[in-house]
Amino acid sequence: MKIATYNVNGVNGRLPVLLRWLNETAPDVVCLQELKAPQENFPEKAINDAGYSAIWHGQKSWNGVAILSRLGEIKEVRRVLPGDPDDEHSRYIEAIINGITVGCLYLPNGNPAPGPKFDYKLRWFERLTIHAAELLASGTPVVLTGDYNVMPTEIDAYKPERWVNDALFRPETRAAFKTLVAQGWTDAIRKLYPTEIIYTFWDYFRDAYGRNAGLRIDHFLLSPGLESRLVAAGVDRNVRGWEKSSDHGPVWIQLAD
DNA sequence: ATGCCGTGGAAACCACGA
Repeated sequence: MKIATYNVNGVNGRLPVLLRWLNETAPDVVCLQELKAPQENFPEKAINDAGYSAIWHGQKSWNGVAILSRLGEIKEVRRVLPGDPDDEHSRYIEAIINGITVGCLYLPNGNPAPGPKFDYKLRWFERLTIHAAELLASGTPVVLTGDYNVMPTEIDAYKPERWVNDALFRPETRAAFKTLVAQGWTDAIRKLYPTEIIYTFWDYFRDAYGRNAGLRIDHFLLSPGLESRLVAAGVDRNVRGWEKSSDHGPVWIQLAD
């Protein structure tokens, strides 16, 4: 079972790239972030025609998350991260597919930091950590994936010294990620590639992709029951070089059946 | 070492992203 995550930065503007990538790499399950489309403007037909069913939680202009599957039924569990009824951002959706709980998340950017946006990021992180603990306690296999907007360690940024005061790399942010993982989650990329330079995002400016000036901010966290089933993982970094690409590349894992 | 580019939506600029 191949599961992928892809921050598309606009699902309609990105549709040709998304469809080409689906066709070429054929993931079984796909988590999308930054749809940047209201609920009624999701390109459901094009995605169905590509062989995928979909659930999504849209929002006008910003955010928005979706889960795609070509394995049949997507049993939606929730489309809101618990813990704050006043949070109106579409940043989380969760479903059960083939017995695996898939949480698709778009963690807030948090810049500028410090400030209210950074506070919101840390609060969102706390809510995610509480919910993640409940998922672990349930004992079911869980994949928590998406754009975490965190470089977990120094090797996850091309020039970490430039990011120390940024919301994606500040000590509070890295500590929050560390606390989450310490519950018992496995960072899939780092389990298979503990020390390699692997990026999932390249800025649009200054030929960042051409210079490989990237960041690793899109992650897969696996519950203990799934860790032993992890057989492969990677980044489809070539997609970042396509015309009209997102600034993120797709990331994927392969789980043994 | 700075949204320099890109997207969406509204209004011919602005908010937002990382």
